Amino acid sequence: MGRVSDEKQRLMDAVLDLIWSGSYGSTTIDDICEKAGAKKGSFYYFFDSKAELAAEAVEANWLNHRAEFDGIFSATVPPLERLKQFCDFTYRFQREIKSKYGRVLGCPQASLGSEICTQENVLQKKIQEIMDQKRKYIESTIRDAHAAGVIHAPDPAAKARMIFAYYEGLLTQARIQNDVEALRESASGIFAMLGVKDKKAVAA
Amino acid sequence: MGRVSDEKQRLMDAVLDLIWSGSYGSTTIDDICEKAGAKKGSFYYFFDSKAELAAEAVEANWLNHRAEFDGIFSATVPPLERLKQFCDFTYRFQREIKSKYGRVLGCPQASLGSEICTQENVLQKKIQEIMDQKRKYIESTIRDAHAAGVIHAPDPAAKARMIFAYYEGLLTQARIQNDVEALRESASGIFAMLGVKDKKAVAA
DNA sequence: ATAGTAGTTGACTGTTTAGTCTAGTTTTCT
DNA sequence: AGAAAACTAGACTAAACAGTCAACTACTAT
Repeated sequence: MGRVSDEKQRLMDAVLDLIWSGSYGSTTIDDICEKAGAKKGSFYYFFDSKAELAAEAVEANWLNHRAEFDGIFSATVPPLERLKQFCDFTYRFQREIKSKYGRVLGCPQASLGSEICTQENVLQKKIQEIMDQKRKYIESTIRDAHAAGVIHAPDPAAKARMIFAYYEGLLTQARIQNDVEALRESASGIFAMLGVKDKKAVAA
Repeated sequence: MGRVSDEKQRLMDAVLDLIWSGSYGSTTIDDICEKAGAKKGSFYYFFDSKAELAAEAVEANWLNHRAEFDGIFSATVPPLERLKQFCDFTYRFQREIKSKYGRVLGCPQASLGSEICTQENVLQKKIQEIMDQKRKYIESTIRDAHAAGVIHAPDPAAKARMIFAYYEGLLTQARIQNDVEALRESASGIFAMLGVKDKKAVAA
């Protein structure tokens, strides 16, 4: 009972947008409220602090994106093609962001995580969890590829860490340089790390 | 003429330390002054803003570190061994940082760059310059390795971008997870990207 | 229809912050 | 020694900021 509203959701949308297009530190509670069209009182009705809002927002956002990942990494798709699709998706997504915001914004978890990891413990834990999950998509793909005999990867977890670091590193470079083209090379880099020879076969 | 002091240098040291162990946004001018043992008046005597101080500090710090890089990437060392040494150095360095600060802090340029790139234009330009220079060390090493016939890399610039993204990505992961061990795999990842087979030969 | 619950408002407080300004001090050069 | 340059001190202002509160409004379940 009682009235209902979408103000909580609007606050969560606003904080993500501001952090991603700027930074955590440059985002004030007043900014968030203004962007969400909410008043301070509402903010503190729903959340105790900026960190708590950010943690909830990051979590909710990830749950939304996970559906997309599940599609890309579907077990019905040949493993190496999953990786290719993942790279293509990332490129298209960042391109879209750039045309919308005028900037390449990279990976929200990585920029936020790197910024706050020494200061906001709860938020940092949440981000680490999400990144672990992201990495798992890659890990299971590699395991499948190894099982299918298309690559040699006796330690899928290690290979996944490697590829994930490369993938995130590319996104960070893309953000800093505001250049989406750096992302076009991602698939070929990943395949080089996996020791894939016949790259044309994957694209087909 | 007039008196001399090291307060400018102390301010530059302080700002780097605070940004690296925390973040740009969480570092206030008061914090910087306190850490440097300086007063506000001195700060504004030397610098116009936090961004300007940070830009000068980042630049000066890089000039210091460059000597170390020049040694590691000396043309007298076989190319693949340079890369190995580079990885080893990074691991040792981050280990030392962790024992000093209790945290892995990763790459100062990457975290700062990712945080401020949409907001502080001058600082962002400076960081991009430094990262370009870092990448050049790798690029020329790859060119040498290709010329020596130890790897096949007809496009050294592209390969360098790839390796640099991976290297920076690993450092970011290490910072977020506060885990230096992730960095132990860096050399093997780089060699995988370069298609090096006989990795034992490099280590020797 | 109404009572109770969920959500909203905006003015208010106190603190932190950036940035200024003037009067000082220390050094170097001649 | 004395002038001028280079630097330091710290009190001050104004703005930005986080966080509080009591009164108010809208909804919903019974």
